Amino acid sequence: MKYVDVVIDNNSDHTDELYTYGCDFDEVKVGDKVYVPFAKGNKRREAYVFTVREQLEEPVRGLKKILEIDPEVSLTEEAVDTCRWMKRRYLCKYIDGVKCFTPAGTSSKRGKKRDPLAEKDYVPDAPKALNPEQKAALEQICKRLKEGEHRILLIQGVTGSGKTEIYLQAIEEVVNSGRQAIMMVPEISLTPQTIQRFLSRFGKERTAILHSKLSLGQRYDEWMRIRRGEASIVIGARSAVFAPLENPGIIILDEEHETSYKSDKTPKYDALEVAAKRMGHHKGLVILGSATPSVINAYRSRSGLFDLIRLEKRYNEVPLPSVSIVDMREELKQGNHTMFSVELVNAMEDTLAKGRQVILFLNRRGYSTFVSCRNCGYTVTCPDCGITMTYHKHENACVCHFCGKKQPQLRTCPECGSTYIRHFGTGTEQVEETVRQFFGNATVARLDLDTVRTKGSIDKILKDFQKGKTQILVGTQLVAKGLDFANVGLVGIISADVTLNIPDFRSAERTFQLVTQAAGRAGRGDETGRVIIQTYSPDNYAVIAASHQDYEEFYEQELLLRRQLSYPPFCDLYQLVVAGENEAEVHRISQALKDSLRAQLGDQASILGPGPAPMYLVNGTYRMQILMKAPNGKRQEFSQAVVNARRQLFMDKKQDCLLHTDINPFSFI
DNA sequence: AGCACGCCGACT
DNA sequence: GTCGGCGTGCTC
Repeated sequence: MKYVDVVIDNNSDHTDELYTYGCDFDEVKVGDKVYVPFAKGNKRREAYVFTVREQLEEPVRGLKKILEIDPEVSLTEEAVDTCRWMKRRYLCKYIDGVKCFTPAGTSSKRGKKRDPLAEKDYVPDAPKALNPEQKAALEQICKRLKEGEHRILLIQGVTGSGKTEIYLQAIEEVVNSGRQAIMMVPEISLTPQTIQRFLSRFGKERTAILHSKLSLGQRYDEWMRIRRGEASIVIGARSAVFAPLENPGIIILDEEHETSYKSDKTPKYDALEVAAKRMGHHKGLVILGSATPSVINAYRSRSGLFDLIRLEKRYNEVPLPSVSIVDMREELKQGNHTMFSVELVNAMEDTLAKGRQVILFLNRRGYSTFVSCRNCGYTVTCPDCGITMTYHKHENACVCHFCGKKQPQLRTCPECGSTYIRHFGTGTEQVEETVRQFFGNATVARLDLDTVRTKGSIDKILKDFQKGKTQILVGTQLVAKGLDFANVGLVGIISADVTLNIPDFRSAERTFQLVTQAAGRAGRGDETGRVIIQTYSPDNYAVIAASHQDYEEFYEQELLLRRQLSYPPFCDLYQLVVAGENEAEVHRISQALKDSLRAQLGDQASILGPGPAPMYLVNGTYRMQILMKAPNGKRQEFSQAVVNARRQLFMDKKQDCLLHTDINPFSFI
């Protein structure tokens, strides 16, 4: 008889360990899905084999035996290894990792076909000729492939530099060598057009699609096609990183800077980290692509940890648009109290008169507002963390969402004494309304999450705009990421301050990325376009760099700040949230958590809080937050401290408080 | 998290 | 007598 250690499919912290069973099936192997009798009633439960042994080192009391091995579903050894790693890295349970690697659905009862590509038509196409830059990039990738070692490469290529063609040819290379490939795109880009492009090149037979919008049945069938080795190219969003391939040789993350690569629900994994872990095991490559890389990965590529490949040529060689920054403080002084500067209104009239189109961009992300002085541009920031504070109406106070500090709402500006200090909250809806007032004769459409949800698809709004039916398009980042619009003469950024004032250390990075992307929508046809950036912070480095469309200028300054304040990439940021229905208990436990961390990690650890979490009271649950910075190299020590504290405070007795842990969250709200 | 065991109150 | 309330403790 053999002995196996299994993970039980039971969603509890108390059963998150390996259980030893006897096994009469000689063919059992690591990764097998099995059925076991569990607990008092010996209820039949699903489990996954993590180790197989011939002997027991010491007797196990009450040893039971495996009932059956599932003939259909199994994990690869590498997947099991990655699950172990995920438990350590994301402080989740074994089973949380296993769930990522296994399909939720079941096999079809009547052998029905559930093919998500069934109705997809495509015209086969051949690899395109590469320009010298692209060719050099592909050669670099092929060179690394031949070396047969794990490596991460960042392709920093301006919009329109032909990154996708490089991906396609790199995948072809990998597949020809008998290995498999994963192509990841952000959720928002996973459109029929994107999928078609890959189908045209590789065909339906060897391509699989894997993302959360598929039905359970479709996902199961695609998963099986991949597991059986029928599909060797997997396209999908974040969750595709777990594709059950036997020997993947390349994982590509397009638009690497997009936030959708970080999971916001348990396990809170980062698709890049998982990809690197998997490729480390298989000695394969991870390719990152972006025009505006995240500062973290730009830093890694410049410090030699990653390869850096630059693509600077646009294939259509359209001249960059002319960009101007409008100081909205001056507008106010001139008596203009509207959201439109004189320059923007004039430019809009000009553009419309020439028969060209206008995009107005406003990223009204988040629901909380910020407080700033309309006279001098002063913004209320936390005296402890330097992060923008958020206005809380019911308390009439400013609260720091980072450390929890609170201060009463100001009546006058502490900088200039003006009483024009207000909280702001303009959204795209208000912009659309105002545009209709100002430009009654023009056709206006709005593209944001609300209009996409209620009025049908993005496609219709974008198509109407593409066909010229709409003259002015108002929108959030959805318009920044849209397709090429040949006839756009003007892009107006209503307020660059919206993203700049988000309480997050990445706000400057986001602002730079969004403004750069939005500006890139202008002048994509044969005529030069124009971009107007409105802001109360015209001196901000991210705004200025974006107006120059100069990544390096932004990156240099941002990295300096990150180093000074020791933010990522110089540390890992832990967000710990204690949640429960008993307010006093939540406060007590969160303080005890901090004390425990302090005791374990000593004075050199930077631990902020506990303070009220951004959503302090949500349907009866109180939430207190602690933020902790783990300097590079200290990740393991800090994670262990959290695990110890959790065991001590959250697992002992009947505990009605929960601890949520997110390492390097993409949002603190 | 389940699930069974167990030790007290209101029913046939 | 006995059905069932949910507190307590364990799961190879």
